Amino acid sequence: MDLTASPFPSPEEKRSVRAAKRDAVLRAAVQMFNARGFHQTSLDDVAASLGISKPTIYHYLGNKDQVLLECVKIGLGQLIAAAEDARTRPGTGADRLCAFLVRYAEINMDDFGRCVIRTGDEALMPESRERFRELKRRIDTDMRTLIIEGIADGSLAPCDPKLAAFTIAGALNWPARWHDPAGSESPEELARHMVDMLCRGFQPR
Amino acid sequence: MDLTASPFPSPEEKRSVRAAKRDAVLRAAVQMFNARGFHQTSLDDVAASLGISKPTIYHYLGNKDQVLLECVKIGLGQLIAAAEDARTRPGTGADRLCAFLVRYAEINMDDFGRCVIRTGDEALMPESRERFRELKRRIDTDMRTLIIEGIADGSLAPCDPKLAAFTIAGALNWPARWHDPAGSESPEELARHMVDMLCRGFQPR
DNA sequence: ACTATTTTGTACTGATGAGTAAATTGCATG
DNA sequence: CATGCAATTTACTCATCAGTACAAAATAGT
Repeated sequence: MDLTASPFPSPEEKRSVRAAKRDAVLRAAVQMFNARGFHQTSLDDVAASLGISKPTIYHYLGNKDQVLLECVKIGLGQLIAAAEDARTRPGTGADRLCAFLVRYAEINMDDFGRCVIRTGDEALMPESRERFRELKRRIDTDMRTLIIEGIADGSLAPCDPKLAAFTIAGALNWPARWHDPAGSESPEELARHMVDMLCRGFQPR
Repeated sequence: MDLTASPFPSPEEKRSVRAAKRDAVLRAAVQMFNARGFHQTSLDDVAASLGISKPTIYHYLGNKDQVLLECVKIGLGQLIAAAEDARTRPGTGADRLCAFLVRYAEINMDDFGRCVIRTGDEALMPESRERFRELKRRIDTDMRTLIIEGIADGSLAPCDPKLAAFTIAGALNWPARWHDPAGSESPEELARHMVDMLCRGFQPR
């Protein structure tokens, strides 16, 4: 706890304290979802891991579906930010795509990104599922756009952008399943290495 | 129904009838698991889809965990068979690897293969999970072996076999999530196309 | 101090669904 | 015919867990 803080919080601080608590709930939840799976995790478990009780979670988040939705929204938000960032970079289309992909892979090894990949949309309720799909579509569109630009400027080999996007995404999503965050391999290196492989291909040149 | 069959089945026939019923249960189950997710599918639902009752399922399979385990075992069996088949082929290491990969991708768009990918091991009970992991490890080993052989004979570019296997597997697993079996794209073509992309890479040559 | 609002906890409800007990039918065989 | 086994059903039990009602602190505003 921060002992330098005034015991008389301003409205501003209060809002941020509330937000911090909400975030703490989401972080605890996402870690448990990733470790044990959404359906194997009860909100009682999540609450217990924070030393609070279930209704407190319901005070900050409406229901379990929303807890999951917020988690994946954070992950997807990071991905969308990465796409925005890549879009405004200098260099060839291939350069921009690779920059995006490295970041994309890194995010997928992070708490919220992992949750995005590991969450099958069947887990969400219909409206949340629609929102989830919508955001994922957006990432996919962004990735395809970068591919198309790369092909256009000749920095990428011509190919079907849709299939290329699925192939690349699949390869870079998979670490969400196998990468051990506690392991020795750094996500950054891993991400770079994988993107490199995808660019070069497996045939000798 | 087959009206030419004798109404006095031999022990042989009886065994095969029993096996056929068991298979029908597994097929109905796997399709529902794939469509709605394991946890969203009750065995009552599966039974209803076959016009039978839940205890009948329990007559053929011990419990829900085993139903899922049998499903993934079938999918993994197909993959292992594909690896065996590829291993005994003529051609370079790259040829054998590609043959395996195409088949691998196809299987992942099929009922039982899709289930293998979509099933997080958290869904299974500890012992089944161990069995599941063991079989998946075997596929991984086989894939790595093919990669190593390809590098050895110069038909593949040198690379880290472990990372290559994860990258390739990720790319070819992903269709289990996005490919629509009812859609117009044929799994065979798709598989070939994806493997081709992975071999060539995205950089122009 | 007094009231309203926010935060948090205790103790419930209610639904869902895995798994089972026991009865039923059919067939096979001594 | 009696006995036993396989297949199948109806009608349960029982545990889990999402979600809620309501009370009790804490906090803020007046």
